[in-house]
Amino acid sequence: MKAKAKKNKPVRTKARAVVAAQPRRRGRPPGRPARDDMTPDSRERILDAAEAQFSAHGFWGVTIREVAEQARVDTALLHYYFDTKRGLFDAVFARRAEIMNKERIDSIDAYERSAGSAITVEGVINSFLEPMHLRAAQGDPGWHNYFALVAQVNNTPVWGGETMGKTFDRVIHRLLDALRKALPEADEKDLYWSYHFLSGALTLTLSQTGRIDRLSNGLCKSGDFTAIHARMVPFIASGFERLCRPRSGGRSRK
Amino acid sequence: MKAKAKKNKPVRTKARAVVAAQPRRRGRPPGRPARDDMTPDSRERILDAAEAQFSAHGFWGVTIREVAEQARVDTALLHYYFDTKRGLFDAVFARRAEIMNKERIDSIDAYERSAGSAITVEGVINSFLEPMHLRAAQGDPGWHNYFALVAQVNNTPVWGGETMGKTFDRVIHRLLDALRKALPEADEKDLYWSYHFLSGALTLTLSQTGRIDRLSNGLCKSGDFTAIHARMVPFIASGFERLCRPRSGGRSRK
DNA sequence: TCAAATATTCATTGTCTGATGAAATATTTT
DNA sequence: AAAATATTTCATCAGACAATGAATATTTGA
Repeated sequence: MKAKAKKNKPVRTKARAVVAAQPRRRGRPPGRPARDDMTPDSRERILDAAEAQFSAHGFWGVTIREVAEQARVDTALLHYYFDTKRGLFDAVFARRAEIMNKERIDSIDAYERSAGSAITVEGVINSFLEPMHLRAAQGDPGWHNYFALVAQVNNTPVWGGETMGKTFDRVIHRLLDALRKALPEADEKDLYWSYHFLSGALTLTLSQTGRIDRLSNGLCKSGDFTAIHARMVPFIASGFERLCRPRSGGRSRK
Repeated sequence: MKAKAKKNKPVRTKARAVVAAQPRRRGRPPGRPARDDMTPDSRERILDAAEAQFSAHGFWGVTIREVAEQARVDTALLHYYFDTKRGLFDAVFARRAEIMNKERIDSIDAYERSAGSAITVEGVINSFLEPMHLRAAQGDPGWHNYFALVAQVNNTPVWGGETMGKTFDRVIHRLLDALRKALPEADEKDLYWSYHFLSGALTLTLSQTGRIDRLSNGLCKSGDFTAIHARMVPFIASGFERLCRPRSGGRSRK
């Protein structure tokens, strides 16, 4: 039984450079004072291009040539700065992680201080999610791409779990600490699983596949982060409370 | 500023066939009565191998050579049966979708009939999730791989949303119909967003990255589907109720 | 019994891939 | 102003890639 007629459209057609790139001058370009604190913009352009490509097609779906082309730079320069393709990926992943981790921890700290003993699950969840949603709602395509990238890595078997762990576990443990204060009787297992569900919901939201737009026939927009945040906080908080407050029923059998 | 010393370990080392494959005989092998209802096992072996590889490394992270090798078959045979790499992927994705979709719809139907007007959110969610968790808990590595594959596609931008939609929208709409009966006053937008959160949580759970094992220091096992199901149903049901029952508070501001 | 259909490998194609050493140009340090 | 260092492109490599046409073997069915 042979395969059907060949109408399998490819996953992605690599539409190659239509406009032949103008020949560029060799050697170091003039007027770039490479200070320690001010990295040359080629490097940043490479990171931006890689971020966009990796987030859209994953590690294996991208070639360094495509990244180089989008950054308007020779492929050798990518190797000069980042050594290997993997090195480039790691650099992209780490770049914004620092910033986001700091913002999240600061946000949880601030909430804990302001709430005192009146700490609530919803408040904690809100303080954890807010920095991300603020960045996303601001519309910067860089952050946009970055979140989509994280979402993909989070769902990548084999090496995704390890990468996520190394980068984000510190913040997650901070979140769980805060939640334990709001849910003093919570069982540890329930707490971890609840976080897992939160992580999944967040991840899919940030991955921006346009699935919900299509499913809801345009009623919900995957880019409407205000609408998302307003719904995600109570949805998730309610799940935590149900699962982690033993008095009110808890999980079903077993 | 040059790249650091080259200690970027690769994402995946393609450990190539150490044991030189014994030369295999050309032509149709003896004793295979290719009936219409009983496909030859080479074809199934290819699908199994592709399922395992695609689920672990994604579409671009897999070469047809690797699939062929794992299926103990020449690469030309993959093209014979599935024409292109994309054709192979689509075949893998479609194979189990039929089965799962039927099981899910039957499960929802059965629950609706048995519950009558006493229909609950938790009951509906349970009936929707149960078929998947049963398959997963049964331990068949084929289903295991398949779920991980779906999880990855669900978080894949560009073409993931479309693929998911074409394959699963019918069932999702059946689920939402049932939920509307349990939540008669629900706002449509809230309903769709709630499903989105459910989908994300489910997806990450099925993708089996081992992230939760690591995060919880071994306390939670990503393969323990009984524990997952027992927690996921109340967690998600509670979120739906909180968000889609306007009387009891609903979503926060805005 | 023999031709058609089916299932399989072999051998090869042209293209793309990540990577590298060398050369060119600029800036900084001595 | 020479030497050292930084940034960039060029030219090229060996290996991997998806795909295909032809060869070979078996089963089916007229």
